[in-house]
Amino acid sequence: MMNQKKRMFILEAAESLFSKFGTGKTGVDEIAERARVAKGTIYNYFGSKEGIITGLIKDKIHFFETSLAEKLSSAQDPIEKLRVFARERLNFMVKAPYIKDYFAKNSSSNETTELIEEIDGKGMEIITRILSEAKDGGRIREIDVRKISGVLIKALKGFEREHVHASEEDDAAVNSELECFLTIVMNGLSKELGK
Amino acid sequence: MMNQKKRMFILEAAESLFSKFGTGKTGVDEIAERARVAKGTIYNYFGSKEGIITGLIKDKIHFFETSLAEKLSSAQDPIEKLRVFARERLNFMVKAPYIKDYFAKNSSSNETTELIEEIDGKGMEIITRILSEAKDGGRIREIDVRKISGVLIKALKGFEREHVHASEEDDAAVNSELECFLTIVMNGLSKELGK
Amino acid sequence: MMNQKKRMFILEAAESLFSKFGTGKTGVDEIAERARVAKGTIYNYFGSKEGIITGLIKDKIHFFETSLAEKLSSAQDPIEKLRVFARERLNFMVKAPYIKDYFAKNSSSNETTELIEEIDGKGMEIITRILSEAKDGGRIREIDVRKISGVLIKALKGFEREHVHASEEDDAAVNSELECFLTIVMNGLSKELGK
Amino acid sequence: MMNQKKRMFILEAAESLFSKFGTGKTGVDEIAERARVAKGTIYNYFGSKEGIITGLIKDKIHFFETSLAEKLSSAQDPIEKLRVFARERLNFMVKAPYIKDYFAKNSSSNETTELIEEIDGKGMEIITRILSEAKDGGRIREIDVRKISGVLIKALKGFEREHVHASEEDDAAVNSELECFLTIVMNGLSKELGK
DNA sequence: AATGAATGAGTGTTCATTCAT
DNA sequence: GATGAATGAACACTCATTCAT
Repeated sequence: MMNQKKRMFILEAAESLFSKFGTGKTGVDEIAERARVAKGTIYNYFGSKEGIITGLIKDKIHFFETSLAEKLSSAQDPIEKLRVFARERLNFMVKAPYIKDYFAKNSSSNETTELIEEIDGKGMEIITRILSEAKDGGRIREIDVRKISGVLIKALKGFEREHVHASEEDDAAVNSELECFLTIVMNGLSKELGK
Repeated sequence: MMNQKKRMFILEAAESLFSKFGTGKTGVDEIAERARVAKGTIYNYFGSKEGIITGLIKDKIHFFETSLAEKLSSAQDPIEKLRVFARERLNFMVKAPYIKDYFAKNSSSNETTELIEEIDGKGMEIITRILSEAKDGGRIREIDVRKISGVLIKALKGFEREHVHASEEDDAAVNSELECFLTIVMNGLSKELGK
Repeated sequence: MMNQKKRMFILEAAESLFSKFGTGKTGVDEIAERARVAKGTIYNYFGSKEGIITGLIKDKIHFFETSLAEKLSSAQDPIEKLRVFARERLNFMVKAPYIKDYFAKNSSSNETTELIEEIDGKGMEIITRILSEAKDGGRIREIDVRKISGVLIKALKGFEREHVHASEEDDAAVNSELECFLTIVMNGLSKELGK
Repeated sequence: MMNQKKRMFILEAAESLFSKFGTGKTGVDEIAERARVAKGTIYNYFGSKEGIITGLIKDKIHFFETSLAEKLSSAQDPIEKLRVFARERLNFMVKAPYIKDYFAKNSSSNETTELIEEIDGKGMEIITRILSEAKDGGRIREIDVRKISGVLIKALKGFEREHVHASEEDDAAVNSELECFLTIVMNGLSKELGK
């Protein structure tokens, strides 16, 4: 219903502005202007400014999940899978800084909480699956897989922030740090070592 | 300069309100009212709303550093020191949620970037010192200490967010996860294991 | 011209919504939805929102006049006729609160003024006829029938307002007051009394 | 507190615009412009658009009551008093058409209902007192004074409406009709006549 | 230095009307 | 004729900042 192309125009305009200025400092007027669309049209499609934001985020999450699943399926080693997941998630979050932005502003709202839980929950499931696989394959010690998943998800988040306007060098640096982090963690989880 | 007591009143009012409602939803009027001070006075002391926020954050960081140094000095084991650092930093960030709040909203501003770098830089120095000590003591493998410090600082950040209005149980859970995380990392860094 | 049935659907939807929410708080979209008709169609039939309102009011007035004429013809006594007229008009206005609503909001518009004059003018004619009959029959003193008609029409209006969502008790109370009022007026007009 | 003169400027600007265009079609911006005051100032004084309206109406009612009391005290005859009351109230309502305007728009709101009850309640008290006096003085028959008061208040309302932009001739005409009405009613209430 | 009234640019949202299909 | 997506002017309200006292 309505025009899917126009919907995309609006979302693209919104994304570009949100990325540059944040959701708070971007006005609906500006989105309308950039999308070459009347302000009312935006309200026809999304109902409210919050509607634009959550619509955009949902779209992005959906796309991310699809593309992630694909990439994960072509990685065979569990360690490689973890690496893929971490890298892709990091990339996603860095390229969609408005997500953090929005979550920070609305940490009490319901819709927001649901979205966070959706993202993190799915992330945890993926990590859990990977770790289980690794455990079954004898790559890591016997551990409380669910707990470790929560720990990893949290730690990975730490790499996401900042660098909204990161240069490519910055990106490379963070990726290298991520690599280093994963190595340490896999070391820490590897079989032979006791606590 | 001016009245230090009044400055503190304002900062205390601001902190209490920022913690409850976030910096965005707290107005200068409300701060003035709670501090029993005229709005103009706040501008005399801090120049702008952003001035209040950064002033508050700087104060908090200063206090945190002092108190952290003290606690660190009474821990002998480097592992224990790392634990202390992580726990204290986590605690600090959870109790001053407006810091993240402010950083999320202004990730492009200059003053903000400087503040982040100040905080993280000092954190890195501390970790670097701890890791060097551990390396010298033979507790961990030969590593690029600076790089690992950057990695750890980032990973620790991931535990900070969420739970602005966390219950005590939540706090306990996060602390337990943090403990778990540190164990894994220390494992991963321990001498005997090569990659 | 066009489809009379569709016209009625629209008018019925409008009436029901206007009665519940007033003309100001009822949107054309809502009317369209309730009438199961496209918004554009409404504009084809009525040209504007004001067009819907005046169209509806005109229809209602027409219907009221027909039904009133019938009821008047079956009342023989002029006093009874006056009573019937007053009661019916009151009822009509209470059941079509959007009429007052519209008049109050647009008291300067031209179309509105015409409508008021149309309604009141016809009412005056009726009262004039009744009073003339009463005068000829010797029921009331010699008077300036036209002037008194204007006076009565105005006074009757005072009973109309309020109680948009009146309970039945309220209705009964107002009717009793109306009765009382008519008695006083008929007394005041009765032959034997001089001023 | 604040500046009473400025408050009056705003109220005067609002009144003049409300009278001409109605409360609905007058924007706060226009009021601010006419009062040569910033929009924010209006909100400092009145808090909301509704605040302006009710503030204005309350002021007007207060002034009306004071001036009415004075005029009533200088009329000795109860009939004269009734005449004074009716004339003054009519005048007041005609000169403050925004009152009706506002009541029509908000017939369900609480504040509005209270205001109406305040006005009408005080009107009824006054009429009741006048009628009691008249009854005691033998000028009118034994009657249910309270009920008749309600009847009269309602009937008088009928004369109030319309004529927002009334010419002086219109005013004169309405006043003459009012006179006529009062005569009839006093006739109708006079002692000798039974029903 | 302290006050708090005044300011006005900025914001999200509504809704009658238009018009291409 | 019928449709409903598109339009954009209008609107009430907020709040960081200024400045006369």
